[in-house]
Amino acid sequence: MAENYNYKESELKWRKFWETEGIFKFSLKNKAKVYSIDTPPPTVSGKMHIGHAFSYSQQDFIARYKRMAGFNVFYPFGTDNNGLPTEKLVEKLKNVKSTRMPRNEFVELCDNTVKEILPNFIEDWKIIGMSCDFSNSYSTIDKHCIKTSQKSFLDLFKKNLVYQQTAPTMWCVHCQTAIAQAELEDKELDSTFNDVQFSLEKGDKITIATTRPELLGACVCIYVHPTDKRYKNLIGKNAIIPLFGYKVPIFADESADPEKGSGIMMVCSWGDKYDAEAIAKRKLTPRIIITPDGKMNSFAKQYEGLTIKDARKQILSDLEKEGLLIAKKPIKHVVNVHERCGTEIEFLSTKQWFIKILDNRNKFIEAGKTIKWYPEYMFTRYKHWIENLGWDWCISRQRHFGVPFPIWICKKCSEVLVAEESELPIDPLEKKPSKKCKCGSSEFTADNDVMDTWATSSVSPQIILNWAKDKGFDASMELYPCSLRPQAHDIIRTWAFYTIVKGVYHENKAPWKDITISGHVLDPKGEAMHKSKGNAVEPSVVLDKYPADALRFWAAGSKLGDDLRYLEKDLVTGQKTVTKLWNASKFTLLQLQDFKSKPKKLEAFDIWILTKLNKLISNSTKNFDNYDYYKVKADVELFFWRDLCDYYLEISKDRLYNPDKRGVQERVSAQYTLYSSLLNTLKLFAPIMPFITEEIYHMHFSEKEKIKSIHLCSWPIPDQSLIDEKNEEIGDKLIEIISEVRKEKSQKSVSLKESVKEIVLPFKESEVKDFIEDLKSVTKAEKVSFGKKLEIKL
RNA sequence: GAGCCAGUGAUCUAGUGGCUAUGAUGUCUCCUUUACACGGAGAAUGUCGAAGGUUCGAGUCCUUCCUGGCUCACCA
Repeated sequence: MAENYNYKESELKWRKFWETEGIFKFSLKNKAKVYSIDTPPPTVSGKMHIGHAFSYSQQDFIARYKRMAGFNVFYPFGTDNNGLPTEKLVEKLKNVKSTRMPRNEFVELCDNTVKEILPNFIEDWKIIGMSCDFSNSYSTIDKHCIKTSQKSFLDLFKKNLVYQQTAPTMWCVHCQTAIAQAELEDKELDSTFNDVQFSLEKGDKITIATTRPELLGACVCIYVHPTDKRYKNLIGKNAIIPLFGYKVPIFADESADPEKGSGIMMVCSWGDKYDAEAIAKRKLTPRIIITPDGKMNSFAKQYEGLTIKDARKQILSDLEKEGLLIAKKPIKHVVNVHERCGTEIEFLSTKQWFIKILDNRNKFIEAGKTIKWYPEYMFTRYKHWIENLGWDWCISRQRHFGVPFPIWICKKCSEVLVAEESELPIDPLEKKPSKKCKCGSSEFTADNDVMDTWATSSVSPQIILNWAKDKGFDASMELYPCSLRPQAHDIIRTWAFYTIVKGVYHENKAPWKDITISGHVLDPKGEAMHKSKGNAVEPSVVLDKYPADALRFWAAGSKLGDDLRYLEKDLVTGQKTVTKLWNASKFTLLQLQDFKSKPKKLEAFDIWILTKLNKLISNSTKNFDNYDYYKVKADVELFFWRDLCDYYLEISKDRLYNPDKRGVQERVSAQYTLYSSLLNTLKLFAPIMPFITEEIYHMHFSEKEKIKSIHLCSWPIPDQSLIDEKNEEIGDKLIEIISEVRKEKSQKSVSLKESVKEIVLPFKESEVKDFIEDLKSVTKAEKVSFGKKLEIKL
C-alpha cells in the first residue's frame, strides 16, 4: 500500500471503472424494488457552480444508500437546454443577437452550441461522483422530450385545461417575450414619487402622485375612494391629462387607497395587474402606449419612439417646465423584474397560451399533501405560493429555441387544429397538418412561439417514465409516482409546483412519494453567492485542490433545507478524514494479511467496539431512511475517528504485534474485529465518500467479499448478537481510565509510550478482568490493582 | 405588511423535557509514539438572543419581544 493516497489518480480511475463496468447502469433484469429518482436536469450553462456540487452531492448520498440498501435504483441524468436560458447562453458564447438573425439559423446555432458544450458540462457531474446512469442521459430539447412535452400539451388541450387568450400579460421588453409569475424577481430601485397636477374642466386642480409619469398618455380613468370626503365632489367629473390634453372620467372605486399619495389614482394601460382589472371592469378602451421592445408608441404623441426611461425623464422635465410637477420625492422602491435579465416588467396585451391553474389550486395543495416533504416546512412554502397565485400559467414564449406548440391555426376561420399524438414530435412550421379544418380549408399558419422551458421540465417524471417504457421496462416496475424528487428551494414555485400541476392533470396524482429540498451555498460571511458580486466559488477550483470526496464530505455537513457557508477549512477537514481513512487502513490491512478464520471467542474490548459498530449501523440505517445523511456523516465520523482510531486501534496493537505473549486466538479476535470494523466503516461512508472507500475496498475486501464495487455491496445489517450493553458500559468506564492515564502523562509532559508503575482501578476485579490485559498494554501499566479510588502511579 | 426558518464557547455546529450541553475549526501546553505531524494527548473559552410562563425538572414546550436570513405581497 502506497505511503500516501493520490486522490487525483484514484478518483479518475474509479470514475472510469464505474463507467466501463456499468456499475450504475439501470438494470431491467434486477427484480428488486425500484427506487426512482426524478433528477433535476441542470440548465446547461458554462460550468457547474458550487450550489450544484452541494445539492447534487446530497441527492447522490441518497441514491448510493438506496442502491446498497437493495433497491434497483433508477437514476437517469438529464440536462435542461431549451428555452430562454439556453438562448441567452448561446447569445453570450457566440456573440449574437437572436433578434438580429433568421430564426432557423439561430435555432441551428443553439442546437450546435448545446452539442458542443454538453459533454464537458456533464463531465462536471461525473467528477463529483454522481452515480447516475450516464449511459442514459436526456436533454430537454431532444426528440423524446419534445414529444413528451407536446403530448402533455395535447392532453391538456383535450381536457380543456389550456387556453389561448389575448389579454394584458407580463412582458419582458428586453427578452421580448411574455413571462410567467414565477419568473419574477424583486429588485430595489431608485425612483421618484412625483406629484403631478391635473386640471378639471372648470379649471380646478387635483394632484396625483405617480412613479410612472411616462404612462400619463396611457391614462384612461381616475379613481378616488367612495368614502374619501376630500374628493366626493370629483366623482362623475372629467379630468384633463397634463401635457396630453385629453379628458378621462373620474370614478369612485374601493381600490383607491386614501392613505397613498394624494389619495387619487390614475388607471393606465397598463401599470400593473390592477390597472388591467380596472379597465376590464369599466369596459374602457385601453391606450396601450408601450411597444414590445420597450419604446413609446403613437399614443405618446411627441414622446413616440423614446424608450420608457427616456420618456420618463423627458415628461418629468416638461411637467416641470409647465409648472405641473408639484413635488418630486426620491424614493427606493421594490419592483418586479424578469429573473433572467433584471429588466422591469411591463404589461402588454398579447395573445398567449395559458394552462389553467387558478381554478384547481386546492387540488395542487391536496396533491402536495400526499408527498412527504423533507424538511416538512418546505410544504408551507409550496402552499403559500399557490395561495398567492394571481395568474394562470402563461406557457408561450415569443422566442425561438424551444418546444413548438403542436398546433396550426386555420387561415380562414382561425380555428386551432392540434396535431395527432402519432405525429409527435412535430414542428408545425415545417410540417402541414394531415387533415383539413372543420371549415374545409387546408390553409394554415403555424405559431412562431415556443413553450416556456418549465413546460417541458415539468414533465420530467413522464420523460423518464416513457423513456423506460420505450426501453422495455417491465410494467410491473412501479415508476409513477417516482420515489424521490430532489431539488433546491429556489425552484419550489417553478419546478416542483409545475411538475405537480402536470402530475395532477395527466396522472391524477402527485408525481413523487418524497421530495427533498436542498439549501443554498453561501459565502463565508453568510451572503448569497453571485458571479457579479465576485464571491462565487467554482467547483473546478476547489477540486483542483481537494478531493471530490472532501467536497462531498463538506456537503454532507448540513441538513436538508439548510443553507451552508462555503468555508475552505471545512474542505480541509474533509481531506483530513480521507487521509485518516487511508492511514488507518494502511495499518489495518497490514494486520489482516494472514487473517483467515473467525475467532472461537471474542475478546472483551473487541465486543466493546463491535457493540458500538452495530449500534452505529442501526442508527445510520434509520437516519439514511429519513434522508438525514448529515447525522450519518457525523456519527460515522465520530465512531471512526474516536472509538476506532484513537482507542481501539491502540488497544488492539499489543495483541496484533505480540501473539506469542498474548495468544494466537487473541490476535485472531482482533483481526476479525478490525476486518468487520473497517469494512463496515467503509460501507457506511461509501455513499458520502465514494472514491476513497472504493479504493480501500479494492485493496483487500473485494477479493474476500466477491463483489466488484463497494457501491454494489449490501448495506450492513446490525448484528444484534454482537450488541452487548453491559460490556459496552464497562468498556466505556475503562476508556475513561485510559483517558485519565493519558491526561496524567500529558500534564507531566511525559510521552504516552512511558510506562506506568501501577494503576489502582476503582472497580471489582471480577467486573473488569476480561479487559485487564488490553488495558495494561495500552496504558503501558506494569501493574494493575483494585481499590476504592483511581490512582495512577507514574 | 404577512408567512417560514434560525439565533448554543472566538467561529461553525449537534442536541424536539432528565446525569457535570456535542463535535469541528481556531488558541495555548505537551508528545518526532513501529497507520497517520494532513498526527496524537491535554487545557482554556458557554448567563444555550431577551423577558415571562408550563413542569419535580427547559437549550428543548408555550407567550411576548429583539435580531438575522429567506419567501411572498405591496409598490397609483
